[in-house]
Amino acid sequence: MSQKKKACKYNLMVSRDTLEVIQGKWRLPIIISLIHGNKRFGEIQRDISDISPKMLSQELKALEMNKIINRTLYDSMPVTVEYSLTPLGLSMEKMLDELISWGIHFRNEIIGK
Amino acid sequence: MSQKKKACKYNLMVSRDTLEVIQGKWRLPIIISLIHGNKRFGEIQRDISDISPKMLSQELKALEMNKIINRTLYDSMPVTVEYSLTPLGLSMEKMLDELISWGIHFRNEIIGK
DNA sequence: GTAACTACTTACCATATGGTAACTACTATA
DNA sequence: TATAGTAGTTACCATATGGTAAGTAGTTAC
Repeated sequence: MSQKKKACKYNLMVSRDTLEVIQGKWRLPIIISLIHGNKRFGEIQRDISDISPKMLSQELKALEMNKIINRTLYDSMPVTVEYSLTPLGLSMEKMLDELISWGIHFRNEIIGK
Repeated sequence: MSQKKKACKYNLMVSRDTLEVIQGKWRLPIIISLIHGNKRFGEIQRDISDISPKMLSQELKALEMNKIINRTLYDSMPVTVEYSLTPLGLSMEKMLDELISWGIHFRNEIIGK
């Protein structure tokens, strides 16, 4: 295989990695919610008004496994859990900004016309 | 709702729009294949070796509907069809570069460790 | 002791996504 | 007339994704 084709396959692989991290109905809402500050389980649930506890729990676990967010348990009464973005999670901002920028462009080109 | 919350909801909406365009198993491979030049149906199928004609046809239609690609019919014998990126499709490059960059970073942080 | 607040978990169901294999339709060439 | 090269389509199936409703578990306040 040529160098060009190898580079192309690599680009495809890593961009698919990125999509796997952010795809699904609730990943972006959760990440964006946490950009605006650390939050507890119930706070995220109230922030994203239509997510069920099952989905929130499931998606938080997935994001934690990918080291996008941290889960911190506080021994307060009652017990509270705080979720926050890791450095890796924070490093998504530029990429997310590009998703937003292109999304605006797309909306102007398609949905507007 | 506060201005901040409104902006946040808008960012979420447009970034989800972007994801809807590029998500799925075959969208990125097709787009990346066409970045390297216009191609016929059979050429794309050979380029992405494991895609079935059904999936290729289905995803090309979806990309065409979103004005990411053009479909041009040539009255040659036998009939050939050429697919190419539209200006809107070409405008994805910067965003795709960010997906790639973050994917490389992610791979170094997670899969490497 | 009962209700309320925290953060989930479990069972079950419906729809979306993607895969396989075979078939269609048109034309040219042997 | 049969085969091959275009570009798809169709029927059927399996898995993935997400939703609903109810239940769990620990602690505190009434």
